[in-house]
Amino acid sequence: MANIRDVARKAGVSIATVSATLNDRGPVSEETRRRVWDAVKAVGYSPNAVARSLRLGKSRLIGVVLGDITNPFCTTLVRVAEEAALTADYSIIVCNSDDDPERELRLIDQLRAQHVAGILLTASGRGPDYTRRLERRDLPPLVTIDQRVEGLDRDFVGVDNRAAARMLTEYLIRLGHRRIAMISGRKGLWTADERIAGFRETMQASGIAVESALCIQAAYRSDMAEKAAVEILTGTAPPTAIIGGNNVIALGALQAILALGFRCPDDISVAGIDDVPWSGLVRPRVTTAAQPIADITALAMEWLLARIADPRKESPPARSRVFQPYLIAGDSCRAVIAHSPPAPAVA
Amino acid sequence: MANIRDVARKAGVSIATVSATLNDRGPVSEETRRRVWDAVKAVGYSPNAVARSLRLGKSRLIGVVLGDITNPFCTTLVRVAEEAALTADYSIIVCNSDDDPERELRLIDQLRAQHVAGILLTASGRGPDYTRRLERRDLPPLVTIDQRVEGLDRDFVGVDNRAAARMLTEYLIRLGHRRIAMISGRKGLWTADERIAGFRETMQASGIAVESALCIQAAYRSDMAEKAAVEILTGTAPPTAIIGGNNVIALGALQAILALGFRCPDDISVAGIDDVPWSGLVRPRVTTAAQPIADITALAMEWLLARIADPRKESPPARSRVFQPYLIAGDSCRAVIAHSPPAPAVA
DNA sequence: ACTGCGGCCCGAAACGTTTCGACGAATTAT
DNA sequence: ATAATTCGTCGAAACGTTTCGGGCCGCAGT
Repeated sequence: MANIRDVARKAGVSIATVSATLNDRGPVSEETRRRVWDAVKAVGYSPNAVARSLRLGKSRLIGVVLGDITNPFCTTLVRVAEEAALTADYSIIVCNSDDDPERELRLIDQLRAQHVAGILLTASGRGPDYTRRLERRDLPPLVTIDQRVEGLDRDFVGVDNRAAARMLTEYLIRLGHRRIAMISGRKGLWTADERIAGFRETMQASGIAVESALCIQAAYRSDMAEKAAVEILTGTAPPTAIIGGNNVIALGALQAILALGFRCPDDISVAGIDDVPWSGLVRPRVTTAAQPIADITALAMEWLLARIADPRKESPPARSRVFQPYLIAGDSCRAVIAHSPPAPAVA
Repeated sequence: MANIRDVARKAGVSIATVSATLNDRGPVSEETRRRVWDAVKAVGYSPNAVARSLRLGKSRLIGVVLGDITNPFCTTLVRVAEEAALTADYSIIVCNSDDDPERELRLIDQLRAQHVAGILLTASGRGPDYTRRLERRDLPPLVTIDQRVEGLDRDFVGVDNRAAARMLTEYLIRLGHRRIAMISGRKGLWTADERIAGFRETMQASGIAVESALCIQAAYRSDMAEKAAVEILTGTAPPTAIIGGNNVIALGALQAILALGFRCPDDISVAGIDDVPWSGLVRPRVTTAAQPIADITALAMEWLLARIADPRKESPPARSRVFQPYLIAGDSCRAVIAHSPPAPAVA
């Protein structure tokens, strides 16, 4: 593969001059410039990014570490991130952490070894040890997205998860529901915990006791959710509504409901956080507290790129921006009169 | 960040010895080995992947170039590919080509500049010029997946797209449909063309003429599909069934049908290629010709990794493996008697 | 006419690895 | 006892860039 040296030889100049020409650095005469570019075309030169990275101590790669890339939330995140990266002339490396902090930290180490310019992270861990490992001074600029790490001195962009849960819980309570179940992600996952907290908060504020059997933290996975939902629904006192801590969970729960022969929303109402893919076609259309993923990702990338561009040491202190979720009412929730299951639908 | 030199100094040996120790190359005494490892821990050393890549002329990165990463087909592809890569100690770089050959070739160039070890590609182009640019000798091992390039001397793993289209077309014909429309991806996209061809073939074999107004090549995008479907449905002689060249298209068409106030399958039947995400919840459940994505991807990665591992020049000649699609019958297709729309459902 | 100064270009060092050839010491063969 | 061999280790070159300091030339200022 053609070298910068080959170009220099062909053009009859030094490699320093070639480099200067290619990077528009230093004074190079018009004549020389032309000769260099001709030589570049002639030998089919394209710069070796690896060598450049080594010299510069920086690559033009951005690492994106996600919990689960098959989750629609993550795919649009990736899409937007890649778009933003590309316009700034970066490429992105995508990694799956499976929401496992150990695996996640390993991946981050790998990315650091690759000398990525920055990292976008949905953090899956917590605790002082974990936090310390994300604050290492030898890590590239890193902004956390979606999953916050309390006490971590890094940028964060995400959504008000308690508000999202509160929104749905209030919505259901207003519809007359009292026995409301919630299935969320793994304990220790920030969004999962927050959403559960928002749920409990709201229930308590309304003077409704939360039964522990109806408040489950499993995982952001449809099979887990389905299992949990089946357990709940076949229990002694099934709920009249289920909140999914996640789009995947909501759909899993819905699947369980239908599989058990219940009807939704007639027998059981369902709501979820995060918008659902093809929401227009899933029947019933599930009511969700959606997040502005594109905005969130765009801002996170903006901050990340700014930190990357800034030569000074992490100049601005860690910022954080919390977007508000918004309710998308579907027809998966129905009003409940007293304790009798069937009731008229509600807009 | 700690150097190999730092380790050497700390351990009181040369850097050559450190390197030999870390890579289990050459004879190193047990004593020295221990000292080196201790030093590694002590200074917190982790090797610089960039420098290694430069020296070796190879990185441990695999590039994955996809048409549209938000397409569920692609996400599971990425998932499986990442899994396979990781167990072989590689990471993957994901790029979106938007099914644009120019952009795709640019991305491939970037990946080459990054010295990726190999490339997994859903090829979006065709023609001698395009083919030549994918056959450049200075490209890393490359296997094409899903989208084939006719005449390209590279490995390919995918599915029999004509068979997929044939399968659905025959299915609909057997249900009594005669006026069948098909909406597929962009002209020039291999899968799109093949699927259209399979459709035409089958129609002709059954002695049914294909109206050009009912055979549209738009793009693998839901909005495009929806528009095309609306056009077809509001035309002078709407079809009784629509085949989507893609899961996304099928869902887009379905959305259009419902939006126009038609019912599916009562008024219009729908079928699509590729499995649909959350297929269990989309109502009606759309009948699809699905592909074994995981198997396809796993094989493609196996071949790619084999080529990467093989030091000889592209040793085995280009192989190609075509999987068979399989029908998943939903309830989005209904039998048609003569030309009267409503008819009894069919299992 | 000599100094000073810009403009243009170049040589060489450095980034952090891997690897080849060589070298001293210890062991074995002659 | 000496030569040959092996073992453990090391120095140095190389991968392809970027960049710093300096050199050469011609032109303006004194």
